[in-house]
Amino acid sequence: MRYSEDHKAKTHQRIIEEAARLFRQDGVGATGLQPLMKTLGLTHGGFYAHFKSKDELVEKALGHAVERLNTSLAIQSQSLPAFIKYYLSSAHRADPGTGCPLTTLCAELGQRGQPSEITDSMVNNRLAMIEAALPEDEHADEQAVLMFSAMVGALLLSRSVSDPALSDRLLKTTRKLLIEQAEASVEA
Amino acid sequence: MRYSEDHKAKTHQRIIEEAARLFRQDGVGATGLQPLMKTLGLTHGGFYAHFKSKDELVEKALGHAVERLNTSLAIQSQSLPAFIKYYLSSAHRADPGTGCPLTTLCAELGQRGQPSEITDSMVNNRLAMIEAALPEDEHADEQAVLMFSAMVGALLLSRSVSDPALSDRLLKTTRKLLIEQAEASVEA
DNA sequence: TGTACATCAGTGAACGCGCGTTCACTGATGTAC
DNA sequence: TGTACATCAGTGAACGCGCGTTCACTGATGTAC
Repeated sequence: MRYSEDHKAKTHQRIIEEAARLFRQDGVGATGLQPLMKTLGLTHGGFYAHFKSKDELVEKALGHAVERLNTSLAIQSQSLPAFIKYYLSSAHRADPGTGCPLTTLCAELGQRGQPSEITDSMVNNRLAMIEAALPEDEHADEQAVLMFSAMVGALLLSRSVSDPALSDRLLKTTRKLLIEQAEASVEA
Repeated sequence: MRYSEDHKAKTHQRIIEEAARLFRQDGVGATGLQPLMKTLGLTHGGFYAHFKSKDELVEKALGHAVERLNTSLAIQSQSLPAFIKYYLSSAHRADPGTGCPLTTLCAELGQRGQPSEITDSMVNNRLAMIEAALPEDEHADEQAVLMFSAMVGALLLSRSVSDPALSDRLLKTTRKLLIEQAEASVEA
């Protein structure tokens, strides 16, 4: 069968997007290439016409997730409170597959010995973004670290806990306190 | 070979302890039972004389880790600043195998569909511990959530990042700000 | 004291399975003549 | 217009491997007589 000119590129992209979702949702180790290709209506053999290895796909999928997140965050989070609200929303908690890869993949990538500079750049990006949204202050950079750490920790814990009340408490309390801090900083 | 009376119980305990270390260090999925038994000088076949399944070991190992941590934290962390100092120390960062299981296993256990009430009780324990150390205040419970979230997030990120300077920045800044907060609360 | 047997923690081969990866192949289409 | 060939995204069987799990067995010791 002959395909349209950009057919292969489209398939390539579809693989990356589905992988970015499944890796975040189920973990890298628990996502098999065979099931992944099957959900796209393809057979697993074709995978290696697109990528050298699973590790290459991990890198590409992570990069894609970060890129997508950067643009969508830039659009929807002009203000720091808006970013906090989004990051610590129940929607974000409910949908790891399209959310922040740090909460879902950090630990596993470290354990896999696949640390990837993407993690670093993502952390640096978020910190810079938060710091820029805070009023100029000699401690804005420190404040940003604390805020982002709290966001990552609260989201991770709220996803891992089995009691919904505890999960809500973690998410909502952190959100409330961080938004208060963000607004207080602006006023000051 | 005949063994001493408590020999089997000792072996049982050795398996749990080694598992608790490896699960936290490498992840549950990446820790095979065969290699695990081999490090103890045993063969893998004997495993099922001790545990019904790998899942049972996961549960037991997690329970053991929590218990050990509870007692050691109770001893060494009479004060909140001491707890923060320990949790966000470079020693804790460098040794996931004996540290807090939340940062290493949370995400994976959730993805495995093995949420385990141990996670809940551990989170509740830490929150209660921090809250108790804060001065009585109508917002102490909220403050505890924010503090613990920040600790978990900062430790996770500092372990996952590849740039040592960034890792230090995450760890030390969070530590510094949280200790300041803890001390400010006491003074107030 | 010496022999036969019971105990049971641990052994190691074997099971089916899904993994990542390889590779000879297919077959619909475009191009050449 | 009709035939032969080239292209190449995707196919699917096969590979070796390590996984969790099962099970008939071992062999050193304690007990019974």
